[in-house]
Amino acid sequence: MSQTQTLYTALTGHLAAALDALEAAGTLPAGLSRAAITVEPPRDASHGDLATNAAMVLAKPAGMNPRALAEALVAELAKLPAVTSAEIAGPGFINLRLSSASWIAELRTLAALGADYGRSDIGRGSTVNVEYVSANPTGPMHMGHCRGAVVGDALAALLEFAGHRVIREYYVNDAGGQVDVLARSAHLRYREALGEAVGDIPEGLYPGDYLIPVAQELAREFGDTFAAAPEADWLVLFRTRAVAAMLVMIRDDLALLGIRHDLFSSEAELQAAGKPAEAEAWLRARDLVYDGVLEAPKGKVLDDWEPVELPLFRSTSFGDDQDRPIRKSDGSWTYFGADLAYHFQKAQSADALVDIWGADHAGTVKRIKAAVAAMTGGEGKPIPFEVKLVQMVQLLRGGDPVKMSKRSGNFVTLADVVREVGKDVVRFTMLTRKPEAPMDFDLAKVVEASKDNPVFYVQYCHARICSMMRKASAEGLGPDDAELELLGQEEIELIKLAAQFPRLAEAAAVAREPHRIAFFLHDLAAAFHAYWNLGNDRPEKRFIAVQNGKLTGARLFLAAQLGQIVRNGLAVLGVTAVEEM
RNA sequence: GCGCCCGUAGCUCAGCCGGAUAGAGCACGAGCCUUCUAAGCUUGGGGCCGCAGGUUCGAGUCCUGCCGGGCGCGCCA
Repeated sequence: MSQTQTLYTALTGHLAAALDALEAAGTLPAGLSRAAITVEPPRDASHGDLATNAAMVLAKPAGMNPRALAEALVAELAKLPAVTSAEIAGPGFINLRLSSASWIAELRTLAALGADYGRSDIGRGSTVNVEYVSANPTGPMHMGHCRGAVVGDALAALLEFAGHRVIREYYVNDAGGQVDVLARSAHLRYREALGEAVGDIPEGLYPGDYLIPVAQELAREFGDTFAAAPEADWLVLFRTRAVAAMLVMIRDDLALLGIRHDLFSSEAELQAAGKPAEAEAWLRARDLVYDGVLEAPKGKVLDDWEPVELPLFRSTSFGDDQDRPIRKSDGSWTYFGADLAYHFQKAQSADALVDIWGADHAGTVKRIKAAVAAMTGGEGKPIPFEVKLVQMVQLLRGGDPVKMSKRSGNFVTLADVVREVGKDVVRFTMLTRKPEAPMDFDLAKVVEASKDNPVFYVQYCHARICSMMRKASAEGLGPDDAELELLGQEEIELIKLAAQFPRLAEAAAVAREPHRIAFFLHDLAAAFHAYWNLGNDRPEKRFIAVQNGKLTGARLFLAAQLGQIVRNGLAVLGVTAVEEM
């Protein structure tokens, strides 16, 4: 255990032990919350390698002077072999400097852990259900779905990396009016396949060509049985077949991005199993659903709006602006009514829920959070549930917007984009911006091979390390950890940056922000490239220094470990670590 | 009218759920390139962190109210 413990984990433990010692000595009152204590590198590296705010955080609840507490803590921390200096600064920070030996030891830890460096158990095996994509099964995936797909998938991997069990789930909206429209659209294509001249696809039906194959299949199987039949005879059959075909397409599209869900949950099956009705009964029994009349919607004039009594969920009791109907006036379930039951079902098999939604659904976050709180908070604390909103992506080419029109079916499909620029470019680029900020995706810029392009920059870092290893190998050289003490200050600085990966991965998982991994990799690549460039003017700083085989071995060992971190980070992001470019 | 998100250097954006003198790239200025891959490198200037209050040892970060932009508002999905 201690041999494979990373430096930050060890120091966090040492700090806790130091605080324990102060408690035992009676210097510090026992039982104070340490939740706000951090150990992290200071922004300004001149302050030291690590800083902790422990004295400032604990001073007030302990009723102590921060500097007096800091002095006591410094006395404890200075005893640690890894700590070469511990100083009090500013309002009560404790700045620590660590020995070169401890950084070199961290490099060995990195090598020992390999692909597991950065992995943690902060999730303690608890299960998180991540629902993402959940695009309507009415056509192929388009770019509007792409960002949420990538963010959700990377988040799922990140949570696994942090020790959670993860269920990757896709909610199939196969019960609403949109799939009836799909069935009618398929029926039209079916008549077309039978030889009928159907002309232009009417307004209100899906115009895309992608329904032609499933319609042809129906024509082969059933002949003209349903050509003139009333809708009631074929609607369910056509809907079922068309939805199934759309899901095959969607899975293929997702596979292009390297995404595979564990579970596809069907809204229709949920309804057939009576889950929404169960939920309604449960909520009615607690007076959380009642029959009431909604006010007319604001800000928009609806000519067909009329007040009518509907079963309403008391979402206002949980912070929503309005109570929300769970069934329509014809008795069928609203999207929300089914979604409520669906989230209750998900909560049965997970310890926490995360939904990744497009920003256009932001208006429904409050009601679903209200519903989850109501349905899972019955016997104590509600299940942790977060909705991550992913903002729009504007598709550009060379700075000009790419025209898209849903109406004509002329949208840019995800498959088109992945085929044009590649999976790795799509995934990495989608993760180089925090998801709640809008993003431009320029088809021309994202494939540029220059340092302005973060995808290229990070992959080039890995490729450059691999290339160097091949070259060294050809000269009979290779990584060697026998004399890592030969590494100088510039190399130690690289280790310091690399050593932040584990705590950064933990923080990213806790915050549910996979993009932090992408930014870290970019920083690491920048540091590596900068170190590499030292060799341009100073040949003695080159990795392969023929005059000193032992030093070369140590530097190659360092480079190999940096490459390992890039691989680990890219693996979380689902991006290939290429070996040459 | 209401809700959510965003507002940080001329531009594109980071900023680790409150920490010390706010960072990176582009663009701009200066100097470098017959290479362990210059697909560049080094270096310099450039900021009332939208505005105004509040919370506290400490605010770009949290709260309130404005301003500006984006996305939404339904018995749709």
